[in-house]
Amino acid sequence: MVTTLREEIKQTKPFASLEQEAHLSLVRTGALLFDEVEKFLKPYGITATQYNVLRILRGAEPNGLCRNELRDRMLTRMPDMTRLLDRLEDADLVGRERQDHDRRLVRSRITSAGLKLLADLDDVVRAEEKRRLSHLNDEQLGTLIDLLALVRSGN
Amino acid sequence: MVTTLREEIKQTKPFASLEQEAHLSLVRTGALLFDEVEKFLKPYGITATQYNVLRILRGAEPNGLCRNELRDRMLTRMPDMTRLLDRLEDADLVGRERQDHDRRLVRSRITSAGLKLLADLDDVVRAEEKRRLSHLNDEQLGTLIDLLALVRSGN
DNA sequence: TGACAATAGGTGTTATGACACCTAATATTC
DNA sequence: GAATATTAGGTGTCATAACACCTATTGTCA
Repeated sequence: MVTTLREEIKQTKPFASLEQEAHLSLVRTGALLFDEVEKFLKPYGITATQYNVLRILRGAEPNGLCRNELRDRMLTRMPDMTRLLDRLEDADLVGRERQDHDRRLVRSRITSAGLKLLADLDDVVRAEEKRRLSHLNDEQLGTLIDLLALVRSGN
Repeated sequence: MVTTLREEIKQTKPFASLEQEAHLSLVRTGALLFDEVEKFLKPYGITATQYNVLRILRGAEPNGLCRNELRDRMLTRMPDMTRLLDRLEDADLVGRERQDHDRRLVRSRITSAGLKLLADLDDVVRAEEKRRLSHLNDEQLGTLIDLLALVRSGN
């Protein structure tokens, strides 16, 4: 059953504007999906943010990326990339190596253990993503994707 | 200019499925808007989550709400409502009072200082919400709202 | 080439989020 | 009505996020 946001958050008054309703709906829906991913990944010992980093680094193989490049590709804002990478390094999922040609740069690369973890997760994550949105048809998904891009395009 | 998610996060490979693209777009867009609200509210000394609590409590006047009712109405998940309310109480924006008829319950109510803060924020927040989504017309906003409700309806 | 700005990364510290567990009050059941 | 379960709220503790600041390296330009 499709319920309105007002019902979900038991709000008694109508929204002030369509823009407000869209805004709050977006924040709620995004957070809901993010939480579900967190919950799904918990048994595997990584957070959704860490998973995001690992996927980016897998895509950047075999060169890896330095901290700021990585930060710019993150799905969500992550101001403290250094310690996020520290934790992934502690877990042996990421390796870091200072560059010779510019000694300010530290390149991060996913390790073989990191690749193995992602490989183990690939099928289940993909299935979960499809399952979670399986009640939308392709046209609806396409429309949603386009509208979200339009929302983000506004500065 | 409307850019695709792939361009934004500099992803080289195509998405595995429409569902994946929609999923990631949703998480990114929601987080982006949430961050913008945080940034907007910072000069006023409250976080987006605290602002959400205050608005809920204003809507619940003059009775207030107990912790769990409040938690159920939050836009985003908040497991540690107790200490969130502690902070709002320290800032004198919320008051708490144990109930006599059921001494397990503690009713939280927004204070006059809290109401004043919200009153100061109402116009600017509403304007900001409208401005942020002003590049979507009413039909697009309506479609977006409906699609987001549909997304959330899937368990 | 020396001064200064810019860039990359890291650290100290505080605030907040997350999770497990605890206590008090009330409801339920026999 | 005593034992037990349930509910509401709080606390201890740790992990993470946020923010300001620091250091090292490189680039720029008079």
